[in-house]
Amino acid sequence: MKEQPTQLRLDNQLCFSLYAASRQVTRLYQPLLKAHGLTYPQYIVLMILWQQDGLLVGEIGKRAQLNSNTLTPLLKRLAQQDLVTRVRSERDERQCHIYLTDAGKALEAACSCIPQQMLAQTNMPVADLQQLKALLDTFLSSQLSDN
Amino acid sequence: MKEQPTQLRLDNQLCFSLYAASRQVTRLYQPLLKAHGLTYPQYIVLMILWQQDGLLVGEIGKRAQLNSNTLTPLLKRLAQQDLVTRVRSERDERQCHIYLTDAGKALEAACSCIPQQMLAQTNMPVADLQQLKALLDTFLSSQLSDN
DNA sequence: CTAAATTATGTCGTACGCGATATAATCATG
DNA sequence: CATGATTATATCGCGTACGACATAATTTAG
Repeated sequence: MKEQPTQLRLDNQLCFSLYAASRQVTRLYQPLLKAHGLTYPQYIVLMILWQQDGLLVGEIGKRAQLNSNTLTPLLKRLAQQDLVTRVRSERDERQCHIYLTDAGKALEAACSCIPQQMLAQTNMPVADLQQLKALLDTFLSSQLSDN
Repeated sequence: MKEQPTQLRLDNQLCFSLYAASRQVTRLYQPLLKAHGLTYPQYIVLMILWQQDGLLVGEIGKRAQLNSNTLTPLLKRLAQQDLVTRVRSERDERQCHIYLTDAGKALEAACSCIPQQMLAQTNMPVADLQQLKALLDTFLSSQLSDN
């Protein structure tokens, strides 16, 4: 152990807590999602499509905050599992609509208990969880980014 | 758009905010760390070693919450960059101590301004950031996990 | 003492993330 | 109406994450 600038200590860093918490959540989801053959990012994309079907790849990307370099392979894997179909737009051949298949639609009901199951894995009061989410959303929109 | 259980809506999910915020932070770190040839997980490992040098792979793993399947290749890349050396323990040949090289030690000073630079990229009050970290740490320790 | 259990690290396979770049379609402008 | 700019998606490369398994060293029990 040594004297050291306080700010470089890992246990003082918000960013590390964020990084650790995010991975822990993904690990907690994993057994619940594996039962349906899904990963967490795949589940996110499906939640987006359950809310609005037939979106373009780019629209899904905006909502999930993922680009085509991540989404294209992910969507192909969902298509391989017959959960979605990829349909080129007729107006604009560059665009690609993503539609849920019947199996993809049916998965929504099967996944409806997952939020409850996740919630059951913490003993933190719901009010605190809501405040945490509110702070995270403020943090997300407080970034002074260039683009 | 359709009627839907509120809990399956992405914009209502703490877990997604966490996932998005974590990735955004990593993206914000990237240009700062790239200047030193580092990724964010590599920077985490170095911060751990700056605090205490010569740790075992497993000790680093406990602090970073990463296993050997992630750490071993990462440490090899740090060794390739001459930032750390890997030394087998003489008492127990299974163990592997990780020591900073002079270059690895020198990086600490070079990185000392990074926390400030990260902080400068948000306009969120410091008190809110502290509260966010406190809630995240509570969340992290509130998981009723099996292991 | 020795075989079985445990432990520390490493390897493998799959799926992200994301910067950089490619490709092809559409748009804009002269 | 041609051609350069823009846009949507895809591909490539590298570095994580992480479950499952491998390997080798140490410990534990009988």
